[in-house]
Amino acid sequence: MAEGSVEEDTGEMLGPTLAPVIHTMHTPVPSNLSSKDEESDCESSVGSPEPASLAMGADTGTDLSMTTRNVHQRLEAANATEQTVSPNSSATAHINGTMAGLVSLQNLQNLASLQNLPQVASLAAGLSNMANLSGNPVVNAPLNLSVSASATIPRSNQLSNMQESPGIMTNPMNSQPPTPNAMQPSNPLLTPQQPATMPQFILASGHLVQGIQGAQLLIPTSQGLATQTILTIPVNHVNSTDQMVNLALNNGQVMQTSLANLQAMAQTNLLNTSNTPVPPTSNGHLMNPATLTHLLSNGSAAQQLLQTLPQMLNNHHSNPNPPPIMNPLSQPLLSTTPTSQPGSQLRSQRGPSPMSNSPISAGHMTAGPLNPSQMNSSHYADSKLHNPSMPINAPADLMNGGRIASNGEIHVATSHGNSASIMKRSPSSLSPNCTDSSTADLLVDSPNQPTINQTNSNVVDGINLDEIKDFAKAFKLRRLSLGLTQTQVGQALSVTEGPAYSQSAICSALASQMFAAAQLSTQQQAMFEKLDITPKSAQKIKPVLERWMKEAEDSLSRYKSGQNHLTDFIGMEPSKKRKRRTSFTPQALELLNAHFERNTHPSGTEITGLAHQLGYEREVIRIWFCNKRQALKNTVRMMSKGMV
Amino acid sequence: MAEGSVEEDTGEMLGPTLAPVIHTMHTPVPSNLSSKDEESDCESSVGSPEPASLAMGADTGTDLSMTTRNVHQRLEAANATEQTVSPNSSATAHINGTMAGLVSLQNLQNLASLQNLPQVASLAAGLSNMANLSGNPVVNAPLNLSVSASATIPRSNQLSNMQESPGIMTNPMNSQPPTPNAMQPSNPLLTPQQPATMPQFILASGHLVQGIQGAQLLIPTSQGLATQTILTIPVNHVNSTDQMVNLALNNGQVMQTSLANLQAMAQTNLLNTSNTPVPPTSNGHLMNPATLTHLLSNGSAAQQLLQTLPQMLNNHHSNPNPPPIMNPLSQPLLSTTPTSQPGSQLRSQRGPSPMSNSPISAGHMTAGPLNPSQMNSSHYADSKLHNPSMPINAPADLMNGGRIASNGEIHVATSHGNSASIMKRSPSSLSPNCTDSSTADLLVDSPNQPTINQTNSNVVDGINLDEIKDFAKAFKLRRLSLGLTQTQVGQALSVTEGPAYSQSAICSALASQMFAAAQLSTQQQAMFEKLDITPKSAQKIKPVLERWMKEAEDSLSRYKSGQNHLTDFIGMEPSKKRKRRTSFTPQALELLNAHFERNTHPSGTEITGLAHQLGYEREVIRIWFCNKRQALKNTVRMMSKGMV
DNA sequence: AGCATAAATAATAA
DNA sequence: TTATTATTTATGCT
Repeated sequence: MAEGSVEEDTGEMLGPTLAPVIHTMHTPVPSNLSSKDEESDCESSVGSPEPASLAMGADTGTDLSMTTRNVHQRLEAANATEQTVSPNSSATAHINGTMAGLVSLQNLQNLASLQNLPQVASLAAGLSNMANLSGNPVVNAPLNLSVSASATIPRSNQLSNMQESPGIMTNPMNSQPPTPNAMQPSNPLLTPQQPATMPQFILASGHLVQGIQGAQLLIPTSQGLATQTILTIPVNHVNSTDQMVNLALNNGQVMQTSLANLQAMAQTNLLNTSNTPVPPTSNGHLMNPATLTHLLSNGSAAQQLLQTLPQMLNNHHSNPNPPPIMNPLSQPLLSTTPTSQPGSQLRSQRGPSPMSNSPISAGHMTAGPLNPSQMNSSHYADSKLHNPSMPINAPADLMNGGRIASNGEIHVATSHGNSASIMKRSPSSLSPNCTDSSTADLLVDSPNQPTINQTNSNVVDGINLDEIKDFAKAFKLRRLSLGLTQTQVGQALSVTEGPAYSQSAICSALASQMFAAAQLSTQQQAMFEKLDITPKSAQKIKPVLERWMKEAEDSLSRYKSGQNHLTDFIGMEPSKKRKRRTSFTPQALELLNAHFERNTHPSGTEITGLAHQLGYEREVIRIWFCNKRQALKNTVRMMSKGMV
Repeated sequence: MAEGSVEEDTGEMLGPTLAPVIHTMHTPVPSNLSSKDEESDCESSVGSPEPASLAMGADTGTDLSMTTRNVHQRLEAANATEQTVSPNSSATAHINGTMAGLVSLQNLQNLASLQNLPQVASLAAGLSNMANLSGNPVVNAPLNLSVSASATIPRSNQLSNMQESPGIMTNPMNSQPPTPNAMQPSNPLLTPQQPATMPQFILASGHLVQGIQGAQLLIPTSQGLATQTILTIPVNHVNSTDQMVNLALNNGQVMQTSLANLQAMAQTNLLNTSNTPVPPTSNGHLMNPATLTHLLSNGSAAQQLLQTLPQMLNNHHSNPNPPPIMNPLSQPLLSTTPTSQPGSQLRSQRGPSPMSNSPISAGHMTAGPLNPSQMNSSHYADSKLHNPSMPINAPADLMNGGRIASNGEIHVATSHGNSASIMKRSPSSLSPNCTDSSTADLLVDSPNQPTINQTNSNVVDGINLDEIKDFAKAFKLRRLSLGLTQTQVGQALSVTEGPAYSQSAICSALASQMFAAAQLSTQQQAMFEKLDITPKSAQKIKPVLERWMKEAEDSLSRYKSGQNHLTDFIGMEPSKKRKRRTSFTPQALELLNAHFERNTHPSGTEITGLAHQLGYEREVIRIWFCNKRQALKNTVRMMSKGMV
């Protein structure tokens, strides 16, 4: 992404300046939503709004589609200040988690697709609201998707997160008129502090927590391509323009309702589930990554997972160091930025040696991060992150620098010595206090800032590398456990945080670096120094990712605990799921094969031409060639090896 | 490739003139390699030359890659005169088939990748040598990639194909100093006769057989576009500059050795495999296409296939008409042109009706050669081709016209009545004597000669059509079995034979013709008449194609037998457009990462050094660093954000 | 029930 | 930032 570009600049610039604004946003009770309950979310609605800022990412634009995944965007902790964080947060988190779980995949996709569409953005916002709602007391009650058109029901504070009409951003807290551009691509950097961007609000939701998670609805927006955009629809009722949305049920059915209805529903749910403080224990926990992954991978596994999670979570609790682990999101917000350094150092100190131990293997690993074995090993990270015992939020703190010192995540990073041995680590290895480096003020850095050393010596001093490595690992594990794809995460982040988070970026940032770090071990510092990256930038990213991840996870867990399987409604599979397998006619295949023989790598123009000629979508044709090449390659490979 | 450019001109001009030269090349025992064993390649090198005429198609130039397909191109029977076809051919074919199968995909890819790197080319060459070696008696022995630097070992004649250092083209046979430009894009047409161009030598290898086939090396020549040219590298040892090449083992490891070593290895292998006449039955046979396809489709199936084939082959032998079937290539050369008519007519006579029966289906078939059903049906062709009963080689003969009448292959083409009903035909349907038309003298015809009728009435008189059709089918099947695309074949041929063999030429000549023929049935003549190809051209091309294919197959079989998976080495596609994505070996990555850790911004000198050391292009290395830095930056960025 | 392959994700070269 | 390559998943058919 354009790094510094707009986002960073604004972020940095605004950071301080905007802070006040943000405050405003947060503080106000949502006009539409009454922010009554708080507990679940303590995060209450974050006023995140500012569509523009939220839009950030602009759209990378591609959409994702697919599987079961939950993604929560939780950019920055930003301003928690005004809001009161309640202990209940755990419950909230719980709910959110659940919800998120349901929603995720599709949500992400939706988000991605939405990017370009303002409406989508709003939807996303709305969804996030719903998610937030889940955090409310009445959590346990299953959400009824049956829509009844109660536009707004401010039962709980959680409702504070409003769904905004596409064009309209309404932050319950924030009375400011929403900017229609929630999705704007141009606003890459949404610093939490920036008042205007939607993402921020969402972040703000940091404490809102439910934000995205609520029930995510997939709203297919067809944009350029035959894309289906999935949106998570926020519970809020909005001031808003009531829009019709399609809800994709997991059963494959699609419902259409207005946003208002959805919001109402969401609210209702919130009340049911959120109001009654869900036992924290059940909420915030993470499942064993391995398990999760497993479950997630299988569509049907979801159910099992949900049922299983609680236990798993409990078990995790019992794990050593549970309390220390903080919710990344909340933590940072709560307490603080500065603290991070110490933590980071801790890691870094450890990190180097472990890393160095298996540089080569690590390198190989990088190639195949997803290996089951690897995944499993990574769980430790997850467990750490989700430690239930942690106080969830510190809304007030969020308002500080505008950036939440994310934190929990730090855990992950922190806890492990060198993440290099992802597979190797055990949960017990977690470091109780993981105050990581992340503390640095997010807003502070500007793009292209000087060396890492400057900002945080620790970062440079190998510590960062380790952290990075650990973080990358943990992040990946968590991501996977949620069933999210890089693309989804990227899209989600782009929506909330701005366009900088592309699939590639995430991949390279996490995977590549991870490995690099592993390999570098001690020389890390040198690397960093040479790198263009400013420490601040690095610091900023991590918290964002962690926050986001945590939210997603919390949502999932909540959802689960709630037992309400919104799943059906929610996006688990949202709308589209997998594209229907195309069946090519013999004639079409004939032509395609002829082309393929002539040219295995047709140009875009050629592909388009073929698509048009044959009456298939361009993408279908493109993929056909991809697969054909792959098949040829495989064939050759086999031939060469085995035949005779 | 640049077609005409240097090569063509020379080619054509030289054609007649050079002929002697070529002979020379062929006849002489490879300086490096001793052309002792012959058996594997009875086909000896065919001298086919006249690139220009052959070229026909010019090059469409795109590449393809993909799946399982067998395509036999069997253009024209052209000249069988000089060469003696030995019955053994079947055995040879068998072997070839196997080898070919193994190599294809990867080969193609490798080639593609190699394009830019001279070294690669050399590797490819080395590989081809290796592959070639497999054809040798001691075939069964697994090839040891472990390189020992024996530069040249002329044990067997087969070795005649020298590996040439990238820049150097050395034909074993040909004492002439190799031209350094083996890879040169500009030398598209390398007529066999042309002394200077590598390709020609390679062709010359025709009788060398191993030449191209041995191991096919893809020599990526980047031309205008980011084209990768695939070259089959001849086994020969060369005068050559010894170059270092990286061998990618299937196990993922990469070896680096000099070409000389590779050659030596190849030779050794040849000796092992080739020297001891492998029982023809096991060697030359083809598997039932259906079976093959099946096996191929499944990666694991390969092994089974290998084991199964022998039996299959044997069974085929028992099939009716086994003996008659001749290797298309060798046949023409060997015995004769004229004879072809009868055979062809037989087929044609039958053919039409069968063809007409299912024109449409045939059409479909063409489109999806890979379809299992189709593949299955096609087996007849293979079985025919590989008739085990045939005497495998006529080493001595090879030296003759310089072209080996390869042999077994003819079977395929000839044996079947109309190949049109590929699916329908049963082995029994094979016609016993298939003397094809191919005999005509390759050198003779000039491009754009008038109708087929003119040159050879017989050719015209349906006979040729049948043959062509059969040949086309057989060739296609074989081509597909190797996983090669027409483009690839064209590129490979352009390198070895000169620029005349464009994908389109091949396509039109083979595939198109084939299909057309099938559909035309009776109207075949009309089709042919309409074709741009002159009978002579067709005749010329056919042998060339057969030779090439045989070599490729032999290489593959050898390779396979050797167990050495050259695959990795071989490249694949050409295309232009974007440069082909480079695939770094783990070793290379290790080294690169080590450097990166040390210095993220290596100097130009360092980059050059690394490139040289690793055998990649400098630019590739440079870019790697760019990407690596970017990845690191991204990582850091993300970390920073997400971190606590 | 298994296979062929379209669709989708992850990694990474260009 | 794009696009291509590798892998993986899972659908549609037989």
